[in-house]
Amino acid sequence: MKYLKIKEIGDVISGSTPKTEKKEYWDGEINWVTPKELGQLHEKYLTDTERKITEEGFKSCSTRLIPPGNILFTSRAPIGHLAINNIEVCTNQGFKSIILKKDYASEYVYYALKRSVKKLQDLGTGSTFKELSKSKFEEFTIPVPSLPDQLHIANLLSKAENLIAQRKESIRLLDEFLKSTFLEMFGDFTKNEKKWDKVELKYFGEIVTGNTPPRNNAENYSSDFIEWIKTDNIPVDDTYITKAVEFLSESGLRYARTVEAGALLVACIAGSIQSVGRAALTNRKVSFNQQINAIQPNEEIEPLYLYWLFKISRKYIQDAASNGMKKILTKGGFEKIKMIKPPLSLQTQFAQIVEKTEALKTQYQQSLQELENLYGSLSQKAFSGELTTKAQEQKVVIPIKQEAKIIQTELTKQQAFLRKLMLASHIAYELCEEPTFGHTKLMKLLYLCEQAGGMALQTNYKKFAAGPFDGKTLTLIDKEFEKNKWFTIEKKTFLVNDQQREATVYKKTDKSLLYKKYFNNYFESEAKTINRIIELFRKEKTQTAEIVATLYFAWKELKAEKTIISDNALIEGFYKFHPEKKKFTPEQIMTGYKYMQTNELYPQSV
DNA sequence: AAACACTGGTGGAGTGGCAA
DNA sequence: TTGCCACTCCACCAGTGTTT
Repeated sequence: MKYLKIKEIGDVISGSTPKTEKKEYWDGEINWVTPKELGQLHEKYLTDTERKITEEGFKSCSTRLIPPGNILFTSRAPIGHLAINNIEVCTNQGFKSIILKKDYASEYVYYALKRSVKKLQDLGTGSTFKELSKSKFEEFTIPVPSLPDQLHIANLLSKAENLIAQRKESIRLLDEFLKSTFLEMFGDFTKNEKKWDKVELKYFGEIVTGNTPPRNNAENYSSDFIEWIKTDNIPVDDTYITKAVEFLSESGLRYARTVEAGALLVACIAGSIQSVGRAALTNRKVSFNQQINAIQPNEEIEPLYLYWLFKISRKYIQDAASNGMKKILTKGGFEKIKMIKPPLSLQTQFAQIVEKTEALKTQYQQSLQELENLYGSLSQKAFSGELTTKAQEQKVVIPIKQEAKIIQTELTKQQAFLRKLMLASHIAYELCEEPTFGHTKLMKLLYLCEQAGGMALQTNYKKFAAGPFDGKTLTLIDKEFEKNKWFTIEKKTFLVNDQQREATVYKKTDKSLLYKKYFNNYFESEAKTINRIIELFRKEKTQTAEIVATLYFAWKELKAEKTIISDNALIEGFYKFHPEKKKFTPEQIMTGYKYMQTNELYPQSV
């Protein structure tokens, strides 16, 4: 591993801005980028620019074209935004871009610089604005291994980075989920389709406006007796207020207004209308300033419901604000805002969903934290030269794979199929010597394993006569079995009630066990569930598997519709599944139902 | 290339008038 | 006397363009 100066790996170039008052310089064909735009970029690559300049504009100033595949790095306002340009682009004067020599991979340099952003910021000079000079940037050194190792490191880091991005997306989706659950339960409240009571906010609880105890008496602020909340402490995304920066003393508290835990603090005076209506709950007693109105809910209001009500109707709340230089939601106006007030029991139900989702979110955030730590240590290793040999590569790859398991929803189709194939191999390997085992049982068990194991293998189960069935997958699985010689497949025909039926018989080969390694790798955490299901159905008739799988499907549908699970609802769902299902009696279905209950094999709650 | 200047946004807090 | 309201000023900061 060598250490090279930036100027040794490429040419550092600056940019410039064509005169903005000259119209003929703007709206041309040449991409032109500013630091602000790079800051808003949420990925590694720049693929377009907001502003374009003309050929004339380009010639009028000293900006230069950077060919695709190089590094854009901002040297001021602020220092440290970076990207790889996928397009030909020029920049304003806030950049020190690098046009790389051929032995250096842009992706690698990207990650190396990203890791050094803090150091580079510290190299900045100037009083009004920190700015990184060209010479300092050129002299800055980064570790540089051989080109293959550069690519290898960039590849690893980008994998880790993708996992982080996916995890963040999952967290965002949880919020989406809550939003849609709210709308589903309470409807679009501006239309009030569900005809709830719609009452003024003052009937939701006590409305309290905050204040600032006299500043000229230092004693009011002389000790940390109680937190004094400002609008800064009301986060955009979190449910609860953050820790206050300023505190009031006991004497300060005498002049102040307070609320208890469970109150909603709402920003009512703000610099811009966007901030008006921002709200968060308290989980402790606090005081707060006059920019904030609080609602201390009465016994008919669930705080979490109130929080989401505000979150969803932000725009409606903002409309109630006055139109002065500052947008103000006055106490009087605030109290008069009309909001829907559904029965407490429904609010509580919603609050429970919120709590569960939040718990999941906490888990996700922890996993995100772990991924970020992983990225940190990976990047630390990469740039200290520990990742350049094959041996160490494996050490690092393993944790990524384990983490990847958490994010099964993001499997590609091909990955999903591969997993399914391994699962099918395992089931077939275990059961192929049983006389009852064939196509139908394989499919039913695949279905049940996928469901009970909570795997998202993207199988497209449809309602077929014999239960949940995905014919395409089954054909593909058979094909792979034969191609790899993992199993031989024979068709046997026989007569049932004068009807010709076909049965599929799988037979092991000496290559059958080859699947095992993959299976163990993919289903480490689900293996227990899978084997339990296999043993459960080993000696059962295909018919039992069929009934259970169909019931499972119907059960899941009922849950999705939020219908209460009852004997009748299940039987009805079962028959609705397919006309052929009439061949089973309600007694048989109920036996299946009992079987599922005793064996704890049914859709679990969200 | 570096320093400087301008624009515009944002949040915090004080003030005076008014009404209960 | 107290609380409310509308407004104003202040401090600070990010971002950008121009001048030295």
